[in-house]
Parts: sequence; structure tokens; C-alpha cells
Amino acid sequence: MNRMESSFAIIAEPNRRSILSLLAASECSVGELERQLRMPQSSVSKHLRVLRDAGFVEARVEAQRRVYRLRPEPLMEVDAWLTPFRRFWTAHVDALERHLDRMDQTPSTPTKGKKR
Amino acid sequence: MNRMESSFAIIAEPNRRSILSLLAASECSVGELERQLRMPQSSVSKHLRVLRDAGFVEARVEAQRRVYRLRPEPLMEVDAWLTPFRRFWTAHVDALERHLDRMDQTPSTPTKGKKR
DNA sequence: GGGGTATATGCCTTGACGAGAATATGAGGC
DNA sequence: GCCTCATATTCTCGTCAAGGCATATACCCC
Repeated sequence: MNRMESSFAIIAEPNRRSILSLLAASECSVGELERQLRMPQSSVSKHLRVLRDAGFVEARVEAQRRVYRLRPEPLMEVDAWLTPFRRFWTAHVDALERHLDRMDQTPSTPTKGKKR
Repeated sequence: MNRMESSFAIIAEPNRRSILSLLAASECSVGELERQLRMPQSSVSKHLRVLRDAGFVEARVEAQRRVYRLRPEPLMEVDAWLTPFRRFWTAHVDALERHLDRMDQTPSTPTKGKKR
């Protein structure tokens, strides 16, 4: 019924990343998320639904509230995918810094340790 | 003109992740990617375009070929975003394993000693 | 049981994006 | 100059998901 969405597709949504970040700090009810994110309740619920289906969060019923908490597995998967790429910034840090320098100083800001 | 796409949205696309994985192994021309991924050339070019605009790759012109290579910055950004979440699987590894067990054995397999 | 609160769901519209085919650009060799 | 190979771009079409609104469900307190 539900197309197995990849974890990457799930966290492509900025609001969902915000939700996850809040939940990383502490578990929250829907209403708390709604207030902190300043978004309509139905949106929050729908995003939570997606996150729950994908295993990013789980809910605990507490009276009328649903308290959501983080589940780490899907993010671990993302973390694992990154592994082969990490050598690009753990090994050649210096080469990277050159790149970053080139990037950061778009047009102006000529100071900043220009190693030319 | 181009909506500043988040790095997360870029890697939400499976084909783009495949391209990145191949490039993590070694730099490639468009034709090599086309053959390895078995996808039409126009698709490869279009995905590369997106990846290039987002800074994931850069191209070097070599005769008629364009050789693409990885650029680490955007993936570093993703890696950085994951930081606050890492404590969830570096600290409570045991609690996690319980969760994983519950997940893996979807409907059947009521026994609990599952040590993958 | 009724009213209020908290959350979920269904419908609909709109916009984004990927796939595919066709075409354009550009370089090299004859 | 022309032909061919390698890559990029354009267009159209179909799909799919997000947002907003309205509504449904579930719980609590009186």
C-alpha cells in the first residue's frame, strides 16, 4: 500500500527535518511541535505520519496527547550511506580547505588566509 | 532562477545517489556512467546538471569527454546535520538493538534471541 | 452524555520533478 | 567543410506529494 520511500526522500522535506531536530532535543506532543514550528496542525500530523511509517519516530499515547519520540534506525542508514564518502574529507582535509576557501569567498572578502 | 535546493533534496533521488556512489569509487565520464547505470544519456546528463549546480560534482573537459569528479562539501553538510542525532546510536546501543529486533521480525518470528 | 481539546484523515488543487524522445552544441578526424 | 561521436538542452507528459480546509475520531472533565 505504501510505497517504500527511501529514508533520503523522507528527510528531503525541510519541515520533517525540523520535526526531527526538535525531537532530537526531546520528545514532543503534536501540539508542541505545532507551536514551535508555527505550522498548521494537519500538516504536522501528516508529516508525523510519514515519519512514523518510515520508522523515524514512534508515538506513545498519553491521555489525549500523542507524544512522539525519535527512532534512530533510518538515520543510521543515512549515516551508513555516507561512509564511503567520508574519506574525501577525512583524508584530504587540506585539499578540501582549498575548495572551501574558493567556495566561501564568493566575490568579495579577499582576506581570510588566501593560500594562493 | 534555480530554487536553492537543499542537499537533502538532491540526494533524495536514487539515480543521483548511484551516480555519487560511482564517483566515490573513481571519477567517470558521462558515457561510463551511462553504461554502468543502464540509463538513457539524457537522464545522466540531467542528473549531473543538478548535481553540479548543487556543488556535489565538478566536471573537467577532456577532449570531447566530460570527466566528472566528486566534491565533498554538500555531503559534509549532510554529515554535519546528522551530528545531533548520533548520540542516539552511540550511547544507547543496547536499547537500539531491542528496537531493531522488534522491527526486523515483522509479523512472525516470535522468538526473541535474534542476533543478526 | 455534552462540550471542549487533541490528533488524525480525506479530498482537492497546485506545483515539482523524472522519464523519454528529439534536437542542439561542440570537438576531432578525414 | 563534413561526418561522427560525446554531451547538453528542450519539450511534453505523467506521477506524486505538500498544503489547506473540512471533517472524523478519541479522550477528558463536568
